[in-house]
Amino acid sequence: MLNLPNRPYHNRRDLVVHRAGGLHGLSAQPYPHSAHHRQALYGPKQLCVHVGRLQRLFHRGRQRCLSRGVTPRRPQHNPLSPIGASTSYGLLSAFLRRRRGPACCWLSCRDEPRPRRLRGEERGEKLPPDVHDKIALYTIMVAKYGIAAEKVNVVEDKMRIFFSREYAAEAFAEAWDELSWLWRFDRKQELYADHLFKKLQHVREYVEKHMRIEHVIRGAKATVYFKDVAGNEIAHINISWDGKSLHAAFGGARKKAERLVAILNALGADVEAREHGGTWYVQLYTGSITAIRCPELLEAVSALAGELYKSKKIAKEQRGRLLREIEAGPNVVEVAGVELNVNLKEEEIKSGASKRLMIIYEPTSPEAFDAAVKALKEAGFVEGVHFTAKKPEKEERGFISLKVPSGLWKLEELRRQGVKLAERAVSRLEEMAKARGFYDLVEEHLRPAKEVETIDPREMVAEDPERGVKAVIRDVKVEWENGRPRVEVEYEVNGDVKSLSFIWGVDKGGAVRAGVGLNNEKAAVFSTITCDEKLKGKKGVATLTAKHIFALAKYKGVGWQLLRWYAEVMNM
DNA sequence: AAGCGAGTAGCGGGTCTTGA
DNA sequence: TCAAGACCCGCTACTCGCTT
Repeated sequence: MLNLPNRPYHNRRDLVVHRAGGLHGLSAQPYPHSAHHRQALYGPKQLCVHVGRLQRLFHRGRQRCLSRGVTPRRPQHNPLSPIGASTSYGLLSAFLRRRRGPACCWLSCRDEPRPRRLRGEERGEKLPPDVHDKIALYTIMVAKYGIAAEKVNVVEDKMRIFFSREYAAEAFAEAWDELSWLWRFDRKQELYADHLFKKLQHVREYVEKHMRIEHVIRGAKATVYFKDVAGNEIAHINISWDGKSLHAAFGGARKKAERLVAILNALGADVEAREHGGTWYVQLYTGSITAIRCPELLEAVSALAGELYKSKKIAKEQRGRLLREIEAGPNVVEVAGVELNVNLKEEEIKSGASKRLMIIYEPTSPEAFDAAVKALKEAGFVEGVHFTAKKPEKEERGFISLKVPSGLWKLEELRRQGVKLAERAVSRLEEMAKARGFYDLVEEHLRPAKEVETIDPREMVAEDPERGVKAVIRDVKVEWENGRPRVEVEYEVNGDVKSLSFIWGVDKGGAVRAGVGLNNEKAAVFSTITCDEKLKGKKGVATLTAKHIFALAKYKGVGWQLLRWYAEVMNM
């Protein structure tokens, strides 16, 4: 049981939590004070916690404890911690029922773990789903660390959690290191191992399960309704064919438009409500519609496509393209929070057609550009090696493009290291490529990285029966000389252990190459480890090029080093 | 404001040659 | 025996205009 001092209101400190779009804002970075800077750091829809203020608060709390000779101690049992799923649902339902506005909900911290709402229950207006799960998250968060939240206040899109000042300072002073470490770690690994995050997931599921999505087709228009469990309409949107593409639109009161936006965004869209002549509009085009990976909605779209075809509004190919688009989903790969578009470029060249990948993001504002570059760099990508970027300036447009293939290799390398974001990005890319029919291309670019360090070269046998050579590979190693890799191959012939080595370099044209002197024996060894039959039986100097690097990269112990070096020097 | 696809300069991979 | 220059031409990175 927790005894809270009954403090007057002016002693409380509020923690301002801005409307959230993710968990990213909760790192220990200083809180940017200008709204402009804040947007640049977190993006317009991301979560932003008043961290600087929080830190000062903790610091003061810690100082105060120390000056009093009190060691801050871990809070003892708190009836709200760990908060149960039912409690968060209870909280949610209290919030769901409460009116938007300055009315507030009180959380009981004394006698019972259940929240008790004091006001605003019966007014019947609902919060957008993307707001109440964040409230639940923060309630859970403060409860987990034993800090009693006295009041939660939601006004428009700003949420505030009120704490008892001293109590919060003391408790957070102790928990801060762990908390910030945890968040930084989670952000890197995307491991939401902490039960806090699991609960958030539960809350999301709860929201998803309790929203019904239905559609009605009227002529060449489909209306999608979002309903609650009781069947009351929460929001709707009309989808129509504007002659060229699908167009989903809603126009009406601001609150309705905002609620629709909240629902669509919770379903994975990225839309905003805009005002035009007093009416608020929500508009989406084909790409954004199919980006919402919600089966009921996509079903409505494909039903509409069928209807349009029947009434001869669209041709057969158009319907096919539309259905494929629905099937394939968005062409966006998220790498370290940066959404990159993947496009296929086909072109005619002398020797036939060529297909290639373009993975590019074109931010318009310099701030969005900086934030994206920073995120990529933090994830381990090197500018100039794995991605190229140009900052947008005045008239000039900027871009960030993931290099093919070196950027993809880096992604694969991170994936092998078990970095979750890379794992997801690679599988998303493959999934998308399969759905859009260019998997062969993606596979081709990823193959060198996927094959890296998969083969143990030891005990491989190099044979050239024509010239009577038989050698057994003992080891393949890489040594560095002035930043250049020297590959050493140890092999055994008739019981003698011999070795040969060659150094890789870059010529003026920018190509990688290595020269190696051969005799029958060495040629056999080389043609085996590089899988290049042409080298067999060759005498004199053989020039090794990029394809030989890829062959060598398959061997354990040398692969990543060689591939990394190759990617670096290839992109000077 | 961002996405998409087409156009294009020039970089870099491959190969042959030359130099030490 | 190893390293590096020369040169060709396909392909990539970047640009641009139009679309969403």
